[in-house]
Amino acid sequence: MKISEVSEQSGLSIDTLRYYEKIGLLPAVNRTDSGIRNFNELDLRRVNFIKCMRAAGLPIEVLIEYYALVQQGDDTTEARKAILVEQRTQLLARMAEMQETLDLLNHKIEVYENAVLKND
Amino acid sequence: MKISEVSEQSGLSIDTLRYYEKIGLLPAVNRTDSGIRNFNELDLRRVNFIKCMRAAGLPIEVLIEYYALVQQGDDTTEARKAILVEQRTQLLARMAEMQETLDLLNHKIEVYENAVLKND
DNA sequence: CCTTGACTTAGAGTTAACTCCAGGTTGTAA
DNA sequence: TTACAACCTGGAGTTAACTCTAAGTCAAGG
Repeated sequence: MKISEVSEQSGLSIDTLRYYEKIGLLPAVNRTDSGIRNFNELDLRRVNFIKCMRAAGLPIEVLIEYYALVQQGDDTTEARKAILVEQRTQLLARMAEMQETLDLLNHKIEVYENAVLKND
Repeated sequence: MKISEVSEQSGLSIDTLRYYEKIGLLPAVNRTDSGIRNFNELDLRRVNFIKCMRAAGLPIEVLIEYYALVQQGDDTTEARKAILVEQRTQLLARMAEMQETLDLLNHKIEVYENAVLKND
């Protein structure tokens, strides 16, 4: 699978995919004889997982750390799980903050709808 | 109210408060004769509103635009409301993405808990 | 008065995460 | 076989949002 296809499928730009490989977030992707990237099924799944995590605000650094442990294999499962649990905690905190903002926004909009308030 | 107190109360750094004033997100705050900032109740409310919006990811640029309309006063209410509605839409979209990520994270963690999977 | 800590400014530096560029190679359709 | 689009690399540039620095002024306690 060519990089353009992966880009289209994942919604990440081609530059971003190359960037992710360069910094080690993606493993060195297989190449054709002439040096063109050839993503496999596993690469694709990883790209999509990363896409999802990044969309929720998980830092690249954390994902690199996570995949370093995956790479290491032999019983890093506890450490990996710890990372995921920690990130879930932070994600929940962000979601709670956003819910508060949403409530406030809803309230403000309602006020505008009722045209009660002119300035604020 | 001194900048240090506003900082403490709001959780924004002193530098950030000065930065917000510099770029026009906060209006020119009143000063003592010797030039020291003296935040009033309205400033404080605005700081807290901004803090809340920023925490949910609303761009500074949008908030500046919003307050420019507030400043303008005379029937910019429709435009203001439109901004808030648009930002609410985007916020809901982000929250939905985060919910997806949360689900995936929960699933992964569960897998680790059941120690079914060793690598992924 | 003197020190010390909080305040001021303009402007430079930082960080994360891309995004773009120049200059070169490859694959494919006419 | 010649265009021409898509690929490649290393490295520079961009963006948002701070964060820090230097050099100076101000306020309050001893």
